[in-house]
Amino acid sequence: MAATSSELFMQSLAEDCDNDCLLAKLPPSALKLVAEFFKVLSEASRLQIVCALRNGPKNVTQIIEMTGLGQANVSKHLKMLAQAGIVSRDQQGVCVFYTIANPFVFELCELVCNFLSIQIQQQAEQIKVLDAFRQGEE
Amino acid sequence: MAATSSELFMQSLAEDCDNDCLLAKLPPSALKLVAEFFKVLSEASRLQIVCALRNGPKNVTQIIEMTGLGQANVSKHLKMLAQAGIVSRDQQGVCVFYTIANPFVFELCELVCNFLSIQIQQQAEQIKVLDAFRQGEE
DNA sequence: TGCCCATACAACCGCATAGTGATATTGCGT
DNA sequence: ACGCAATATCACTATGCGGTTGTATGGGCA
Repeated sequence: MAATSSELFMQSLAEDCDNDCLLAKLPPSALKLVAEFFKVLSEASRLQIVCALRNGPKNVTQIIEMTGLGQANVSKHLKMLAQAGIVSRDQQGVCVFYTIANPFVFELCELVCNFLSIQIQQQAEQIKVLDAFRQGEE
Repeated sequence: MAATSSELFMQSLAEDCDNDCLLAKLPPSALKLVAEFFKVLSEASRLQIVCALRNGPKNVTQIIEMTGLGQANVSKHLKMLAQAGIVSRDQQGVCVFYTIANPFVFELCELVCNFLSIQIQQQAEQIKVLDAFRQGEE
């Protein structure tokens, strides 16, 4: 088994961020690692899969059905998610079950969702103000 | 000013996620929006820029110096960050200052950093066990 | 007004990767 | 042992996007 690039990044992170990486001062080589992690979550298909696993483990076939994605595609995405440590693999006979390895992923998504929700509200208000302005014009 | 794709996504999110999107049940069309947001943070260069803004507003020239990135490149990244609502633009004469619009970005990064740090520790332990096993072999 | 500096934008190249179809692998039942 | 079903992998295409170079825009200053 070859060392994944992710593993190499791990090492580089460990070097200049000795055991206490709270991003207090961002260690430069850690950025690549953090970016790589975000990249895994930056695809709607993969979020769909994460979503599908929200209510417990599912095997690949189930995930395919739930998401409507192609089989090869799902397989690749699951590999990425597993490598990132977001899901864990559990082979049971001919079926392979995947599980959310750490619910903190949902924390992340929730934070983002809250942020976006606030943005939408602000934008809606701005549109209101703009419309009012336009009506005053005519 | 044309409506950005981000703005369109906002609307679609607002539709099926009425004002209370805590990701309790993930609304399908919101996934695209969330993914798009993560994508903005999924590039080391952009994280570098976010980093550079950690200690207060900076103008573009300063950011270029701090990050060592090309001017056009920084400009593009700043545009993306601004569109995502991560930074805000403030033109002062000939200079344009950018600021972190919401410190929650750092919360996000910190969560990820903690997660990765735990992963590294676990991996280090596994490597130890593996080495011990190898020595026992020879 | 005309120049200079800071910033944004357009055009381009190269690479990474999402999606797909075909094929390989592997475990189970007969 | 054979065949089938589940999953992984490979080869390929197309799209997206990061980086760079060159150019445009626009504010300040002489």
